[in-house]
Amino acid sequence: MPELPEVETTRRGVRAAIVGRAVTAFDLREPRLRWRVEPTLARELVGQRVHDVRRRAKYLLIDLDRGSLIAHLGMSGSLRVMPAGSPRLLHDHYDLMLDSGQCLRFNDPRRFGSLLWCTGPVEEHPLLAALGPEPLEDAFTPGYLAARAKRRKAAVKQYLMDQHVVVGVGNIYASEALFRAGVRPRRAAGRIKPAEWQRIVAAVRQVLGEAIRQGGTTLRDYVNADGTPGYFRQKLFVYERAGEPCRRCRTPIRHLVQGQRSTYFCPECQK
DNA sequence: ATGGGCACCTGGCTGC
DNA sequence: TGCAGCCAGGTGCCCA
Repeated sequence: MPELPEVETTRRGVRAAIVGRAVTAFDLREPRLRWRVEPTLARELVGQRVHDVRRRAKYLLIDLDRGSLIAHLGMSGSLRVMPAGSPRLLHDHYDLMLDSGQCLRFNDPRRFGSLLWCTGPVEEHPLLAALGPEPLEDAFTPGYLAARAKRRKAAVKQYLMDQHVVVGVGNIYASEALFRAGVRPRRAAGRIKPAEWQRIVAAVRQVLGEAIRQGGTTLRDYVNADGTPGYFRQKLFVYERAGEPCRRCRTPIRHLVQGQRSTYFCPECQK
């Protein structure tokens, strides 16, 4: 999916167009997302006003009068703002119609995305309650990561991708952050040194921050709220660059598989 | 608790 | 040209 920078870019892109607007209709063309979306949701949403659009981890939270929509983009999803009635394309699964004449439209070829309706405190929703800290906030520190990693044998790359440890880091940015930190992805999390945790925290913050500034990374499906792709792909050091020369030392980038996900690293720059 | 593997889906590319 | 096989920004769930 869309990792944190893509979700954050989407949040910023949709916010101004939907906050303060009232929902006039909810058109559900395909309820079979990650979890089935009940068609009766339309009746609930119509008439409610949008108060805010927030992000927690890779979830977008759309706060309405009587609850929040929890939207996830899965691997291939995107949310765009466009005039209501724009021609529908394949895999356009729902439209949230607004009193401005615009709509929020969700497209997701693989249907791993989700849309949930939550009344009550959204932070306490079962999907959100146990998530780790936000990587761009103060609770994400080298000390925290080190303490939680004690005796953990999991590879540091998989540890960083564990949303209960820290949120928002997915397959692309895990490889990229470890490259920038100079740490090999297969090292056991429990054996990473304090100085390395320092570099990892700095690298995660830096790579996510830069990616947000570039509007995220588009590999295949992802587009921003206005339909444009993200430009961070050009800044990737290792991801999908197996066999190509390291941009720092010219050593060929290596590929391996961890937990059925591709990992990329430079054997010279990362120890 | 922690770790590994599978499942959910479609589409694009590769190689025979 | 056709088709099988493999791969893809995620993550919940079941099992050891």
